[in-house]
Amino acid sequence: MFPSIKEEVRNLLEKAAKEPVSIDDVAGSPVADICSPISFRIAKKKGKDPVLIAEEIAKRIKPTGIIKEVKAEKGYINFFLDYGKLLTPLTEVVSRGADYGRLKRRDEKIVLEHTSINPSGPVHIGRLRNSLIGDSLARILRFNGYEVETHYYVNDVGKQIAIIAQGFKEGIKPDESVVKEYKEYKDKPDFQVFFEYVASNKLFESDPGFAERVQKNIWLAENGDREALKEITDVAKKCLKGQKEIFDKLDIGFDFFDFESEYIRNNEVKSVLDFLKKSEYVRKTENGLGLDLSCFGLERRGGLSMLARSDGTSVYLTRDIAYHLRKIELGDRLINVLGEDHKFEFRELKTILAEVYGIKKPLGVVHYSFVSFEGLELSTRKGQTAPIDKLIDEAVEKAENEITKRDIASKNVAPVIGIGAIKYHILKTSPLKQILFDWDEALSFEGEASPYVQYAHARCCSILRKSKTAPDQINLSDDSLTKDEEQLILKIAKFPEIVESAGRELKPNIIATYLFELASLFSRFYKECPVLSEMEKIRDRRLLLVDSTRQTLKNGLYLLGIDAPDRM
RNA sequence: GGGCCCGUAGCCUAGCCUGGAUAGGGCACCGGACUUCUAAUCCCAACAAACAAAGAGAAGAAAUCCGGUGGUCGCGGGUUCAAAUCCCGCCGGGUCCGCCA
Repeated sequence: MFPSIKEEVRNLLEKAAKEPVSIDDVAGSPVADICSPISFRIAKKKGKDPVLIAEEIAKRIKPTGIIKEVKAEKGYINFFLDYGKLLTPLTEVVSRGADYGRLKRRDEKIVLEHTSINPSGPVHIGRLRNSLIGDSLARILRFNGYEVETHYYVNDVGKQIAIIAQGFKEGIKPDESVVKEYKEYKDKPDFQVFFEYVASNKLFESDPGFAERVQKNIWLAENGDREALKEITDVAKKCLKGQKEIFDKLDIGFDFFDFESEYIRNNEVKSVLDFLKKSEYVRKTENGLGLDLSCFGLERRGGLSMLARSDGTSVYLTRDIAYHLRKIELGDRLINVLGEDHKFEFRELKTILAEVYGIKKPLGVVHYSFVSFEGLELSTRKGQTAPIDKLIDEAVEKAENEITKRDIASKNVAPVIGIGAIKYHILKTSPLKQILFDWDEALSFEGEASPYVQYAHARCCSILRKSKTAPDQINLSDDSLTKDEEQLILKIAKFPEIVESAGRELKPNIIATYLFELASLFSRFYKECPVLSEMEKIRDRRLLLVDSTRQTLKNGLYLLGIDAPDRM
């Protein structure tokens, strides 16, 4: 295992400075391998010159182990590494294989909810960001040693679904123009539900009689009419079936699908209402029942966070409380992936659970900003959507074209490349940043994109394929290590730290950025450092470097949910 | 109107939580890199042929590499030895403040 370079430096510093030094006082540097600005802080405390303090500290540190040299420069303490000592740990990158970068098991179980798309139509590109972040986080957190369980909440009793169910029941014809626009997907169940939704919703808005029948059905469903409930939830199940096809294609899996209707069937929604009715925050108005959370800084326009309509049927928030009470029993920590439009509701939910229920378990959230489209206003209700189905089809087709043009890879890697490009494009941006979705950019295979990273991996594989040396006969030598080799070694050694910080900050883009940098360093190495034509000692060392790069790239891509083909 | 998020070259983005050396990448643009092939031109030569060199085009190595151009870190103030980073005020974009989910 690689020694934690930062930790080693921290120890040396602490001993020499006779002051507590945190791991964050150790950083990268433009002029050295590692540096620390710790002398500035000490200088301030003691009223001395930082330059002198740095020199004093540097003088007191005797380089040992992986540290080759320590120098004070302009008040910084600079460390230089003995890269030869980092070669042996590289063999463990290869021997740990798919586990390189995986951290020690922690005794904590995380219940991660993500995606949870309304079952009223196909998955559109905006929502894709939720699934990709969620799936990647599940992988990253598992790699961080947590036990992770992923949950998909299916909102199968909402008003939207009730509208669609009523539409099907009354035989409302789907909207012709919408069907025509998405005709290549007309046999997918999620699209069929979507077509029906557009038509029924029109009716819902224009025909009060229809709207009344919908609301009556919701009431019946919620008050024990199993048949009415089934009619509604069946529509949701149908839609979910189509959505699942897409998640299979994307290799995004869920441990559990939780149906909102369950909480009505088993009366948990009722118990939530009964419990909250007794709380000191409850208020009743002519509109229904709600909580007054203004003392927590949460005030809606009407003043209350509504729990039930005037006819007694529950609203989303109430069912969400029931759902979260259940999830809290399943793990030690909850994390939800939610769009930034849900920030307010999430705060309400969190406040109610913490303040009214007195729940202590951490309830975390990852918010992400919207993906918008130039000149395109999306509205499922009006029949305008940007289904991922289309995006995937186009990406795969583009990958096929590139393959044909270059004639160097087999066509069956096209889905891996096309889907990888989409995933990487969305994951490389930090979650809170808005994305203006640009079709060309998303499908770009050059520069900071997954095909570049995948290609570096394929190049590693290609060199290893041509090599005849068995990995266990490797002869290591640190003779004439080049700068390119050194940088590559250092980057590979940092992978576990990267995994840790991506897990701590819940940011997959940290992995994405790292992978591009690693691939970029490898590409330079590939150009500058011939491997197979070298003398035995250097060749073996470089083979090891290639093999550990390959493994690190593969593991990193895995954390983003992207496959690494051996050839392309 | 109030809350939260975002603002970094023409475009996209990392860094911000935890202040530290010259703000790190990508796209686009300009230039450079090895090999092979192609045909016309210029120079040298009395002429011809051969060879060499320079330039042009195409293909491959190469889904590559190197260099360059491009920055008021939205604006203004403050804190600090030091601010993209922290604090305050403004501007622009997003989002929320529904008996919708």
